[in-house]
Amino acid sequence: MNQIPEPKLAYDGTAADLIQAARALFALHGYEGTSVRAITQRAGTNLGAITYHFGSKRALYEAVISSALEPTRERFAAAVAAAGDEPLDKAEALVRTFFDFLQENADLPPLMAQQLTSPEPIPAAALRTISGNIGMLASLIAEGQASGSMRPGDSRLMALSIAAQPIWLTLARRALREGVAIDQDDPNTRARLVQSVVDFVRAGLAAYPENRE
Amino acid sequence: MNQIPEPKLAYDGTAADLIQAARALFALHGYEGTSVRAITQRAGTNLGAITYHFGSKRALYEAVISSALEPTRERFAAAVAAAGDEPLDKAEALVRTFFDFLQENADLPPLMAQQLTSPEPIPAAALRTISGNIGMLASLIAEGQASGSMRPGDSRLMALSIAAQPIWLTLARRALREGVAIDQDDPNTRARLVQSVVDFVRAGLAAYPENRE
DNA sequence: GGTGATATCATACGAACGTATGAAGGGAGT
DNA sequence: ACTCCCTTCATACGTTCGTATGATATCACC
Repeated sequence: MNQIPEPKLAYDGTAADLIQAARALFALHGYEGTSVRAITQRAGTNLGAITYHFGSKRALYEAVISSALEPTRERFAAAVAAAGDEPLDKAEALVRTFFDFLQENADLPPLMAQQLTSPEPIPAAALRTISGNIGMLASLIAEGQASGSMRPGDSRLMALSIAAQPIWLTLARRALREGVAIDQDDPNTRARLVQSVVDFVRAGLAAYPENRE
Repeated sequence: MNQIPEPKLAYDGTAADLIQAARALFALHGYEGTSVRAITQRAGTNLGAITYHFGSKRALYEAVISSALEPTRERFAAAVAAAGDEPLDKAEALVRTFFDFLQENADLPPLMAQQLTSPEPIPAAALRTISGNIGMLASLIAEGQASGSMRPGDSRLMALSIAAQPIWLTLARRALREGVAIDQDDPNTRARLVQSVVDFVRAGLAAYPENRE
């Protein structure tokens, strides 16, 4: 019998060029602020290409959002697997990996923020990815609580406290540089910021203080 | 001698109506997604009103951003003053007040996120407000470190870890409801979320574990 | 009561928008 | 060689955009 067709998340040729160009422009100028003319021009193709390959500008947008979020899944899973057995170490690995991923995909925080901001429905594929990631972090915390290394509390809510930090601090990058003189473009500063978040998260999760006197 | 004129942050009459209408619409649909026709119609005035009172749509936007952020200053200061002497309690008061303020001004996180997302310069008045608030939280942490109740670490970076949580969790409100089934519109759920962040922040700051066994 | 400043109004203008349409390319299979 | 089918292209259409313009309204003040 027929399956409801999943929207594809991998593209090639002109469609991939469109996704890439659109992703950069949407992140910079938002959905309404980006014209199909700007996208097709940046993708080096014709004005009609979006209509042909995706049907409409909005369908292209949804493909951008879903495909941008999707790679986080395996990236996070790999990070957790590579870390040791101690849940606190896994959490730290997750935080560092999240920071790294957002560094490599600097357009992701703007895209997410815009999507969260707009009244348009969140694409189902994106919702599934978010939910999966939060769930992974939450079950990792539950594991730590079971083993006694993490303090009690609602593991899902604790996961949100953690996830908020890399996203928001990356999103606010420019404001932090201009307003608080914290420049994440400087690798040294950035390393200190990431370390500070890691320390905060470990302290926020741990059942007993680590390395404190 | 002449001062460089500060842009005014309080408005009345038609100008105030325009600010209010624009703020709601910008938060919902973004800058580009909001037309001057929609704003003037919602404000119950004429198409030409924005040009007359602010000169341009963008000037109105900057007035919206600056005036929306400004009230946080005294609100936070009052919250800290009302809390006890213990810095950890002041930090908790700040977190709760931030959540409350964002609840009352639900359009603020979208506005901030859109501004951070866009390549347009951040209005100087907004930058000053942000910087002042982070500075207040940071010096509160430094105070706690000096008195021994908070763990060591860069107080400014720790302040950012804290500030990120209310903002992002409020911004992601819809995604949390649809994707993780955490509905902040339910007062009970919301209280548990706020309490969880408070616990996380206290644990993240404290030099010694509080109420843990 | 007329005069000038301030504010509001209806309307016009050119530019940019998303999408539709149909013609032109370009290989694979016969 | 010819026919499909997929893709790319140039162009046109109707709409909406931000701003400019000039007329009208309101009201304090001499």
